[in-house]
Amino acid sequence: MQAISPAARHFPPAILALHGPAAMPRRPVAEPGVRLRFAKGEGIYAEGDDAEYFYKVVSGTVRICKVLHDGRRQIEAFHLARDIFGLERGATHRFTAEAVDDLVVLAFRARTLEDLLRDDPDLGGELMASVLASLDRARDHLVLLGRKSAREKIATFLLNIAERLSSDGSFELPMQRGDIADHLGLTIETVSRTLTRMARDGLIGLQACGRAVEILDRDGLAAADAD
Amino acid sequence: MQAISPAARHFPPAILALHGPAAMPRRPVAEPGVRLRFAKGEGIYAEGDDAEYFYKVVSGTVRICKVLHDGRRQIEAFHLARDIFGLERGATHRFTAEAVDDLVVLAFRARTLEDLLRDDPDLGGELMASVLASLDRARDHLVLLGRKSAREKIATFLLNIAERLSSDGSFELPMQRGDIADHLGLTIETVSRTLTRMARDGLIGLQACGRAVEILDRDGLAAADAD
DNA sequence: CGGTCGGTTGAGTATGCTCAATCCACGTGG
DNA sequence: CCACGTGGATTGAGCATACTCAACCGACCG
Repeated sequence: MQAISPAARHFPPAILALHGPAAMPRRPVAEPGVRLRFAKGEGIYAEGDDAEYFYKVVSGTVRICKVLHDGRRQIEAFHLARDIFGLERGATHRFTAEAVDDLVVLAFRARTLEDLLRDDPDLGGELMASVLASLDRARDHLVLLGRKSAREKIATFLLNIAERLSSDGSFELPMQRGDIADHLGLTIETVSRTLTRMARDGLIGLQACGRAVEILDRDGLAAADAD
Repeated sequence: MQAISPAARHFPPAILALHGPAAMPRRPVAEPGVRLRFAKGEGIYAEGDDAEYFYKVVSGTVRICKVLHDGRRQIEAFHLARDIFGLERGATHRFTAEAVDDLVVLAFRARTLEDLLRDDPDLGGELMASVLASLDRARDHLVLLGRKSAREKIATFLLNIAERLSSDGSFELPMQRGDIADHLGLTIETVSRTLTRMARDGLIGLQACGRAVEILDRDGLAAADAD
């Protein structure tokens, strides 16, 4: 149990015990992976940790983020059910992963990429597809961060989340305003103002606490988006 | 010669001829790939084109970009010598690739990822590493776009470029101000002002035409950067 | 020599940020 | 049951960073 130190304070004892090598499967996907449970706010791994494992979300939401020296934070991505995260090029994690709400994941031993690909070409294909999917998302998000207005950012975000976790246009936001702000390169206040204005404009419905969102005018939202 | 249409106007006839299937190698890296030459400003592929080939830069610079309906542009990345680009998850390119300056690349037939990985595990490893490298860059760039000030963005950019194409701290910027602006989520004017101010502050040296840059105070630049 | 392209510089402005107050839901304890 | 405290969200007022619009400069080229 070495080198989990930077994040260790975030892990409950039961999880730390599971991170021992003996508890991990040798062949990642052929065997089911180890099921781990995290409470809201707990860390899965921290920047600088050894990248011994990668993960697949069973249920719940993960945020992948980096914090600058002065506290500014950027959330690179949110991962929802079935997403794979935590696979790294180097030996350590370059970002931090935390549970946004109650979370269940499967953990797989990463070993070296070469080993992974050689042992299981199918797994290689799945991992490659998942990494390319992450890259596609990151690229789209670059466009959003670099060139979209606050209103366009929120419109894109809502349509994206709706697509990922709702069949109709109604869903519960798993994350709070600060998380949305740090994902979109905005402040909490701007996120709040923009959402309430969209509600006033009849684009969306907002429930009491602000977490439940209903898309009332999909075309209007798509028009408020840029591309 | 189907489906290169959207970008066809950018390609000189010689290149279009080379894009015919007969001219392409069947095994991407074992065989050397087809050498292609592009003049400054020419397109390698456009958003929506079939992703038949991926590429490795021999010399020169490529920009990967997307343009919104109203003309706003985001440059996702610059690729320099030895970088691999153009590998996609789906069947089509989701961004546009253009030559920033005179460019030489090797083109490889992409086929399906599964085929690639099965035929040549070593290649699979190389591609996976390259995709993960792209992802790492994209992630760092997300942090820059979402949370850094103009000065921090320029500082990060200069240090990054210096590391990639100069052993000492002296190099020639391959791209013009507009490209830098669209890469960093700024305007031309802000890029120009920030660079001249950095020169006044003694952090960098700027030559006449503004392309030649010399890093005079690496620590100062690193301090101007955020993380 | 005029024209174009890329870059720089200046003046004024707008978008989104900062700081601050308020609100609301919820949980806890008297 | 109600008072209180807390965390998250909303709203308002003022401000700053980076944008817009515009002029100007210098190099290059036909």
